[in-house]
Amino acid sequence: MSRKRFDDMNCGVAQALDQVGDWWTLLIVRDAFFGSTRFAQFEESLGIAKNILSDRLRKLVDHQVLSKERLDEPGNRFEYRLTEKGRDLWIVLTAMRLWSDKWVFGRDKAPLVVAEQDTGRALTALLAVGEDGKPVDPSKLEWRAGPGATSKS
Amino acid sequence: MSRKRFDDMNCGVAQALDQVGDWWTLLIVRDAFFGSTRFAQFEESLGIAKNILSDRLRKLVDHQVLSKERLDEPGNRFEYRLTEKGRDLWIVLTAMRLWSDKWVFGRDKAPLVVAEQDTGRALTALLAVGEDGKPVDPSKLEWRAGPGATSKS
DNA sequence: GACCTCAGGTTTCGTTACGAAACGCCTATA
DNA sequence: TATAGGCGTTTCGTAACGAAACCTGAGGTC
Repeated sequence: MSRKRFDDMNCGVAQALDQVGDWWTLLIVRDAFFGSTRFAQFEESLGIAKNILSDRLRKLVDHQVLSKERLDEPGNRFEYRLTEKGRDLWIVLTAMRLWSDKWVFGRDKAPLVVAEQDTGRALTALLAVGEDGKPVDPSKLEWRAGPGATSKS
Repeated sequence: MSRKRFDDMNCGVAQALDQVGDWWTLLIVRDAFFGSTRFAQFEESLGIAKNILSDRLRKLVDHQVLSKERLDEPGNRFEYRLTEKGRDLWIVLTAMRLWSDKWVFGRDKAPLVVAEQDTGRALTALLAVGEDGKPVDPSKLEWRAGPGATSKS
């Protein structure tokens, strides 16, 4: 009767959820993007219980989304940093943020704006593109079996 | 001691997780994209317990991600369909799928490919663009308070 | 009317996960 | 030796999950 895991589903969505879909996990990753590196920082910023934070950090390190390094500081100190795999999650976070800006807050009440440093241009959308870098039409997409397809999508 | 909800966090990621971050919820949405509309279809395709499916469908309807309509069929039959808000989640699902293709399966072992119907061009990436439709540089982004900002990001 | 079927749930109950607080461990400084 | 800070682990009560049994309302059959 253990909680079902999704890692046996041959589907990218299920795999992503299996690695970062746990309650709290994506918020920890978001906090890492905001600059948190220490246990106490995550704890304070999120208001998460220590045991749960400990568990989630361990799983994130196991999945190589975060790295854990001992610091050259007095005491038993560590820092957690996003790996390249972890940094690649910014698109997932951005997609969620844009969706909420549109459907939960309303676009003119967004609590957070992401903009290019030098030009100040705000990031307002994600565009689906093909290998050639040109946009594909989202309304005309179809799902096909890929090279690693078995049964379930 | 109730499970913490994120709906009071003034952050788009937290809001999205509050509405669709529950265990199973995004997989139900994914199945809806694949064409499931009936209770039994979701149940069979996902292998989810009836009570949990029932709970998740109700929440998705509450949040207007799915609509529930009675069918003109004999018996007590309903269908669940994605609303516009729900269909807008395809970017989140796509971001997760691309992330897994890269980091879990490996790009050449992706179980699923999404391509444009007429041209056959595969969707291979999401591109961040500004209001002018031109790409922004992801490595030079900064987070700013938006119009609805309060304290927490 | 009495009975049956089927989709779509709800109830029940045992197991697992979560949350809060207390406690332990390691390192360093006084 | 004592104390303190950072980083967890342990403990324990509550909530969520999973499986199976049960219920409900609409229709069809006799």
